[in-house]
Amino acid sequence: MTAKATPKKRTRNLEQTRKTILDVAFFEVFSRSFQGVSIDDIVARTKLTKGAFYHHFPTKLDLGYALVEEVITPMILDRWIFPLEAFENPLEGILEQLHNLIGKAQPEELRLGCPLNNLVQEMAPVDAGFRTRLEASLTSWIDEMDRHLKRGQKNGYLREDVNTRQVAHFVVMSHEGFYGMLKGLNDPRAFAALSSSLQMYFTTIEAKPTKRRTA
Amino acid sequence: MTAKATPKKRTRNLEQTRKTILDVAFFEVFSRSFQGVSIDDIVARTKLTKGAFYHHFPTKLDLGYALVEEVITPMILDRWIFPLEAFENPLEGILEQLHNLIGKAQPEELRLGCPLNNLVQEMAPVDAGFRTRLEASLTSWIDEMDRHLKRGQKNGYLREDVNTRQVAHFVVMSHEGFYGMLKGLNDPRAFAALSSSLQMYFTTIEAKPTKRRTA
DNA sequence: TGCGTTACATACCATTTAGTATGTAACGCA
DNA sequence: TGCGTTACATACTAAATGGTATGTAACGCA
Repeated sequence: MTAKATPKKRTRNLEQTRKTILDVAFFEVFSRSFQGVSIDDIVARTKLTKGAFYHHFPTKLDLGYALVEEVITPMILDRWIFPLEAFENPLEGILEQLHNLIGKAQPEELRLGCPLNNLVQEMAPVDAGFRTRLEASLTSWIDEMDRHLKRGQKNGYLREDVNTRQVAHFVVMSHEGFYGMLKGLNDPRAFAALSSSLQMYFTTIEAKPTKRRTA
Repeated sequence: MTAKATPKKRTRNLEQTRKTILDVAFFEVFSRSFQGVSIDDIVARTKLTKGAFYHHFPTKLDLGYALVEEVITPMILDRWIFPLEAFENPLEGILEQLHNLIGKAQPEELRLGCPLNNLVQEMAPVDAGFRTRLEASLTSWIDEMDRHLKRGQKNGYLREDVNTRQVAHFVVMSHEGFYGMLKGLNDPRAFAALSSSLQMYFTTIEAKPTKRRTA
């Protein structure tokens, strides 16, 4: 019953509230686009009010920027990059993650597309602030994948003459293309097209005919 | 000076006006998104008025539908499919069109993305009417490309065991992924990544090591 | 424990926007 | 050449939306 045991029981909590707004905003923006969701929508779902919102974010655009930097970019790296560290052969890791994050996903999850790609399509041409932040996000995704590919190249999994940055660029491009297509084309064969095609492509850049898809 | 010589000099012309609206709307929507452009914007650029607009289109959504069906889909087929008919080897034709329509294009043209892809990303999750029409557009793009691939397969340019529909799906996916990436990532190396990667991929599905990229 | 600060609540505003009601003049046909 | 039809113009509305002005009570520190 003492207050000291529950320091989180405060009725006002700056960090927590900000996080709540970002979380709700992420899902709303993810499913209904940035311009398609209103501040009123967000505050309604947070059980907060407009006053709270504008205490945390000076404008709606600033909320969008925070979404890119604090929610989406970490999520991308968390889902697509960090897991690669467990693989000796990054090409194997990429295909494995493809199956984990797309192949095994429910159609409903996929139909909303990729949070990063969605914002790129919608906001990059419209607002310079978004553009720079989205570009940074995409760049770090590609750069980090390139890092892993270079590691694989050094360890003999990729041919020496392969431009790893180009490969990383193409792989990310394929991912985004896939997610983008899913939003318009409800075709369950899409994943097979992506997966098998990327697998074929990888055979042209790997150092030797290793057997892949272990387990 | 006779009126009979110039039957187009009418001050009212149903078809012409409709075409004008569609043309202006296409460019506005292409550069500023569907939800981002208002009816007032469009009528201002057409030198027409709201009355004219609503005489032609019952709602804004109907304008969007017409854009997909009457402007964008024909444009896609015109740019990416019809030119393939001049090629014995469709794989060669696809790479050639890639160079013609992307490689030689000005960066400003590309930065706006692909009109079809833009609408897919923005409107497919939001409106069912858009969804069905955009899906039909994507499907016909893939189907038509598949048709050419099958022709190439029959003529000995693709391996017999290749799933041509899957290839078509992947190629379109790469196109859209490329256009999508361009909107967020102002990287001139993007085209090289797409072009060379697709070229590598094609070597894994072609029937025999033919020399490609003639002239 | 009182008091200044701040994390939020409430009420309101200006603008934008899709859509409508209604008017008018250009057109084609008798 | 008169007249009904229609291709468009003008003027307006209701709702949604980003943002603001201002109030209040929870918090932490003296």
